[in-house]
Amino acid sequence: MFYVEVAVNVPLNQTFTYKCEDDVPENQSFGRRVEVRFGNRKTTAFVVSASKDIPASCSVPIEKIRPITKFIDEQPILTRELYETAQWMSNYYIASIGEVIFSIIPSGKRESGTGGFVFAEDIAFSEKLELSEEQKTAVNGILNNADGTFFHYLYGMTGSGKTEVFLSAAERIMAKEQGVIYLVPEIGLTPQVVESVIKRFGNTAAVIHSELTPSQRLREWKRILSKEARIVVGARSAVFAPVPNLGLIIIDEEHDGSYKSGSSPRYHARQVAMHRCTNLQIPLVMGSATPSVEAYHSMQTGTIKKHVLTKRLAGGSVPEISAVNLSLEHSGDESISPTLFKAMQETLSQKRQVILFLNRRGFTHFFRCSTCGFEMKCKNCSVSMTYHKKENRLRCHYCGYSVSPPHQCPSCGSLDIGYSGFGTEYIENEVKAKFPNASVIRIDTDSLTHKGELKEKIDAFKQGSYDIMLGTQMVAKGLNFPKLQLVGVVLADTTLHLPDFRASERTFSLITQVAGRAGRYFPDGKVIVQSFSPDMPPIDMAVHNNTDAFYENELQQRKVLHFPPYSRLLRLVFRSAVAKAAEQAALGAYQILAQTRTKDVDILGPAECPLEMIAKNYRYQILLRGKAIAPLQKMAANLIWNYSVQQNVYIEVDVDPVNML
DNA sequence: AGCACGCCGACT
DNA sequence: GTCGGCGTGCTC
Repeated sequence: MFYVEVAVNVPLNQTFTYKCEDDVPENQSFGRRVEVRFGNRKTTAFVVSASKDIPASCSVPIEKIRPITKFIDEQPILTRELYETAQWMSNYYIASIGEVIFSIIPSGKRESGTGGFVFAEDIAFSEKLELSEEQKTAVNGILNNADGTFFHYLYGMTGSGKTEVFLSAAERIMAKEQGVIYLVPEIGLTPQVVESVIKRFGNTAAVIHSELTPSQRLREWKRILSKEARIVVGARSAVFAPVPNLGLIIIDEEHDGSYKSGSSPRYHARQVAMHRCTNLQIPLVMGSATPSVEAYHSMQTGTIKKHVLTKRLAGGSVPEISAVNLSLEHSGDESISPTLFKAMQETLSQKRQVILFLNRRGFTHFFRCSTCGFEMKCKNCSVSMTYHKKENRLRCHYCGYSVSPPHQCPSCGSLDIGYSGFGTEYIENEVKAKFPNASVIRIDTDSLTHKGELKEKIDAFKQGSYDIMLGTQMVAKGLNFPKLQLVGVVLADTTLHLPDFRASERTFSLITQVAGRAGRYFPDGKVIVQSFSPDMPPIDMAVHNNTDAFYENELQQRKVLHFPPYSRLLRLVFRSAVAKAAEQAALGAYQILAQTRTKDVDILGPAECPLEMIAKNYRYQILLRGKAIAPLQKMAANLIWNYSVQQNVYIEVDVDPVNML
């Protein structure tokens, strides 16, 4: 008989002591899941330590220690290395150890027979491309850590051959019998990368999609543990892949916001990767044409070693990119300027394809009173509602609530009401009217009904079944369409006006990414960016490809305003269906924070969040800002683990927040 | 987070 | 007289 400490999926930052009376050896219990009676229910727990004696941390009398009901796994599914990472995450992101462990390990009870990835024997292995001198230098630089640098960045425009550098580096690591993790933003949208990894590494690859069921995930997890799969491709959560003898982590499109988790623990895959790589003393290589401002700054200070790819490889050229000033060219409620219209006509007459790209948020077709300025907002959330012509209803993009559009202003009674801004549906009608002979496909979250539809639509467009594609941000990632010639960004300045200090960065990276990709697969690609303020730095610099100038300018702004990377942030959100309760919880939290505040820490707020209500929840926030992150974490941890609020109030902790809305 | 215990209002 | 609201407290 021996005692074990187990982690349970509850928001309590502690482990619980149980006794094991099975004939399981004490040294073979770590990392295995067990079933335990916890309170009056039974639940799953992870064994995180075992010993003959009662652990000192156990504050309960011996007779209250219960036995483990049973072991679920024959073999451990949590490794020592990942447990250490989980402990680090628990401290860094201020989440309980149980929550962290349960969020990183697949929840499948038993593994399913059919895996997510099936290796087809008829598949042709890709030919290895001969690397350019620049690429060879980059591969060598990444793998040579003689100078003690483990963080690397492959910085170069789209089409400069980053993927091939990643694959070559991976291959060399695998040749040493080590494993690799290859992170991509959203697996469905980067089929090229997934395909090339599968072609190159065959069934030694594991692909973790978002569409895998929990049991399929568990199966992939075990394939990785058993070394059957040694290179793992996947989105954010793949950073936790339990690769034995891990030798390299790759983060493609490092700037992408999807690497930050939107729910607790709100981890950033880049941060987790940095931790694992430092621990294991192995290289981490990130890559993008538009690094996050933080990463760019780290390259300047030397924390991250920069490797530049300057040459566009065969088949790609810099697309012709130009801006249209809508203040001069805008007429009525039309969203397609004469310049864009003409370019579309030309492209279509050559039997080539067009993509019109729009931003969703704040740029949709919303109801507005021309007399008093009243805007129709969702009664559950605080966002403007979007008009959907097909169903003739106004719909909220956060919670899905809908109403039929009023005939007069609900506020002042005026009949002079209308819809301003242009959403995908609206543009679809305008395009159909202007190009009656062209076939149009629209891709946005609303128009997708079943799983896999996105891929089907993208494939259909690739095959040439459509002339024009209309889409939101989601189509910006995979623009490798051989017949594509023209990309139109319908209104570039919409993301710019969001109340978020990263608005400029996002706008810049969006335009640059779209432009870079457009020119990649066809030499005569053309990009037209429409904007009411084309002279604003992020738009102007993206259009003129002044990448470094943009970062210099942006860093200067951040420095003046004390925002990251010149400061660190920690955000606390207090939400409740009862406005007063949320506000009071925030005020109470402020009192505690003010008492525990250390010098060099600013407490901003409490204030309403920019989106003051989401899904019927009122939201207040407090921002902690300081030079270093540790003092902020200490204050927040003290608050989270000791401050009890009414049970209808929820506190969200976001360390290094990316989304400030 | 769950889940029970516990103490006050509207129903058979 | 009971069903059920959600405040408070605990989980080895």
